[in-house]
Amino acid sequence: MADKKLLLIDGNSILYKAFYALYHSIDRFTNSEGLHTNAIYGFNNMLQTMLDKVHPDMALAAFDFGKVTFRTKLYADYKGGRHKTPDELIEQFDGVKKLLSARGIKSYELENYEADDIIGTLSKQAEDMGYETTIVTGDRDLTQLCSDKVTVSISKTGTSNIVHYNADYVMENMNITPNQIIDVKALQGDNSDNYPGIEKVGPKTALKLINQYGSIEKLYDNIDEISGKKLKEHLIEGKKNAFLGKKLATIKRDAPLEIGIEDVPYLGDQVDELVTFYQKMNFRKFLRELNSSHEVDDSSVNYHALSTQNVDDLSNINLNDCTFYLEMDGDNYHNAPIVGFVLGNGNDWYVSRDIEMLKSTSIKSILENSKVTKNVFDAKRTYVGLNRLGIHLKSVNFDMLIVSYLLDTNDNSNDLGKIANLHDYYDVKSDEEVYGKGAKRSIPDSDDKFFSHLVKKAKAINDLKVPLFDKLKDHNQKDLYHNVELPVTFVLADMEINGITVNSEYLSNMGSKLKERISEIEQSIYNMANEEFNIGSPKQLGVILFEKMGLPVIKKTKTGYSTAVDVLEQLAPDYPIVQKVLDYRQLSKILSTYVDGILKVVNDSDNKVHTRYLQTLTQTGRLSSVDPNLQNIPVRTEEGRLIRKAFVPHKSDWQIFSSDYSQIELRVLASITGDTNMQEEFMNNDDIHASTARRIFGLSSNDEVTPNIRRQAKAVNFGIVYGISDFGLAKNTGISRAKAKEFIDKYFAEYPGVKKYMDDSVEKAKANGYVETIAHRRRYIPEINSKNFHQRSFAERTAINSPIQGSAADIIKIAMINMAEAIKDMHAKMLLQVHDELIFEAPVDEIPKLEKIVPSIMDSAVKLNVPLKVKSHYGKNWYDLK
DNA sequence: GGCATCACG
DNA sequence: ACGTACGTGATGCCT
Repeated sequence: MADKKLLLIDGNSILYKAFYALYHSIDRFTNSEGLHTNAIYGFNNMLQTMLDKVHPDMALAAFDFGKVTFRTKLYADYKGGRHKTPDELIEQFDGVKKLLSARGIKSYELENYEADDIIGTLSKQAEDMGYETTIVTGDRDLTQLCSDKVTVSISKTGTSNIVHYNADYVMENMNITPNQIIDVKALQGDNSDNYPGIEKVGPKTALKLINQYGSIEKLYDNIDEISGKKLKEHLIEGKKNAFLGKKLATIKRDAPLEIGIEDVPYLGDQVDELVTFYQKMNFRKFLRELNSSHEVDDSSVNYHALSTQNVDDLSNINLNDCTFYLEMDGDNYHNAPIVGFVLGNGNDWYVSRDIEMLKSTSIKSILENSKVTKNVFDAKRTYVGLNRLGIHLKSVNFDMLIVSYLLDTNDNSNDLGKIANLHDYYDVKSDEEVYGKGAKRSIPDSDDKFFSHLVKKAKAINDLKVPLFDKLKDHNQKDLYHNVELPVTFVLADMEINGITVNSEYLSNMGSKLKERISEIEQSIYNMANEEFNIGSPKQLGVILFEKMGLPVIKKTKTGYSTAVDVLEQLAPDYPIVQKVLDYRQLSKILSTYVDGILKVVNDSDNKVHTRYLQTLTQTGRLSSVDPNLQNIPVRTEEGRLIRKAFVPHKSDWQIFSSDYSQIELRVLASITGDTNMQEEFMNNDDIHASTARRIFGLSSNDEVTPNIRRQAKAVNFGIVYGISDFGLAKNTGISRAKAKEFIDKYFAEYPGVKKYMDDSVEKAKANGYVETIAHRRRYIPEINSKNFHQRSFAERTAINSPIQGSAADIIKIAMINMAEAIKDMHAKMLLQVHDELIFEAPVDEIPKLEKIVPSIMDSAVKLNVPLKVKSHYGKNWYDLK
């Protein structure tokens, strides 16, 4: 039989670690009574990790009793000079003991002793009794307790990074036995415990000496042998300190405990107690986990496995409003295998793996019936999936994914089970739990397991429909949902399905040419550096440039020298190799991301790419685009822009047509701030950046606005939208910080409405916890009240920027819905959306009509207090737009 | 899987 | 005094 297992927790140490690991978000961890909970939260994460790893039979958490211990009697300054424990942490000690109790683990402390000594004593007992012991702590000193039966797990940073020490590990890494760690520490002293050790002896010398002599006793027996004169003097002078250090560093293994191993069985979670505790602490994540791990009802649910025999039964049940869920094995619904589905009305659920069943008249007619409303999770995925089977989903009412996203953009998981949990619905697991993750993911062979999961998903959709719709109403978001997000999801689906044609041959040619040029540049870099290295590795490049070649270091990153563009551009004029590196970077980016990257995802059967627009991801309401990302195709440099020639209409004589909003975010700003000066400028169709330049530079209407000052004013306008700071503006434009501040002050004086809007936005966020767009899209900003300057500043900028960026996103989504309707009888197709731009393909003879209707639909999508302006271009591909 | 870099609005 | 522009995705390196 395997040895029994004991888990010993260094309570104080772990709580400290957890407190500082989550210190950055301390303000997000408070319960309803206003007590901080970050350390308890982190502690519980750590505890869970250890429980999962160890599966103990016995467990104990040891705590320090107080400041006075036998060590302070030996040495009054022991642990002197430490900072006072923060109040925010002190208030969490009681809580963590309650947590431990609820998790079935006893806490223990002993007068005159530290937690270490309790752990030392129990681990000794355990060793004698043949237990396998794991000690979890943040304090390296405990490694002295290692043996082949005792592992010491030390948490490094955060609450998840843990290193496990055993006797072998210590021997391998330090070439000493765990016991000798005490002697090393006695020589080197301990700053945090505040005892000195030997002068001028640090970790290296201490380790060397103990390696050589085995212990401080033997060292002093042979003190005459010491070669270094100074070292010898210091050792002799510090002899008393060394032996005192040894006493202090030695963890007791015979403390007079009132308890023994047999008294500390690990009882496991006391579920009721734990639920109450988590609720009190407001730990929603742990509540959810508890619910799924203790789920009693893991059994199957009632359902009908569909077959040709019972498919006609569907006509006997009431399906005026039904729930439908289509399962695929993979994220990319354009090609992922469709592996099952479930259809039902809340009482009866019909489920199957057989996709052919979907095409049967009884089911197809339901899905395509516009009088039968459907409730789904991710309508776009469902619509595209069914479209692949020739089924045209109609009349979706409730899309759980979108509604959940609108309620809180932070809840942007794409997993039904996880989202259901967020809304306090627990009777459904996440796909990861049922199917596994990564390479291990697989759809279960067991029908019952698979069908039960599908039915539980459908039930979750069904059961959450009313509560989520209610919340939507509370948020005043019904209009946003029914008239914007839900309709636009089908517009996006059609765009994705249509796809955009790619000239692969052109891309391949471009690729070969790029490869040649890149290898030429590579060679000349190697020549200049006099060696070959990986130019793509910032680390290796940094060594070559800043160490070997001695270039001045301008900026550093967390991990080493920065080699980012702005740094390299400063160096390029003086060092030819740097320009070569910049060229290399630019061309390899184009090659790997755009040439090879796009070619990889071109569909063989239609020579098109079918992106997926993620509708429930961004915090602002914008879309994002993946597989491939068609919203960041190069345009700013000519080299990169050539990529656009590869995007062509699907028929050779058609055209690409594009319309984009001019300065939509500034127009939104002018409208929602109500600033009359800015509004007037837009109303007069002025050049806004020039007008801003006149104002902040104090020019009269006759003075010429030079390109240079216009550029600076443009930067200020951008900055305003982002929630400007003088530092940020200075950094971005290269002007001095003082000058930047001057500009900003002048800007606010000239556009007082903008200043007022900014202050109001921050106030609103503070008062409500969120800010809103013109269509009531909401973004919660909890960090707005943070005590941390950085977090709070970031939150304030977010409060300013989100309504602007988000309102612009609202506007173009509305335009897209109207646009799809307007062109539905034309041949033209809407292909892409790039935040402020819509791209179409159309036969030449439809271009004049598009030129008329696209701008007019876009500029009338939403009525602002200023006009919206739209510019159009067209040509034979995405590059040649005129 | 985190980090640095760089592509877009 | 703090240490900063807002929103994204893909790639290659490296632990």
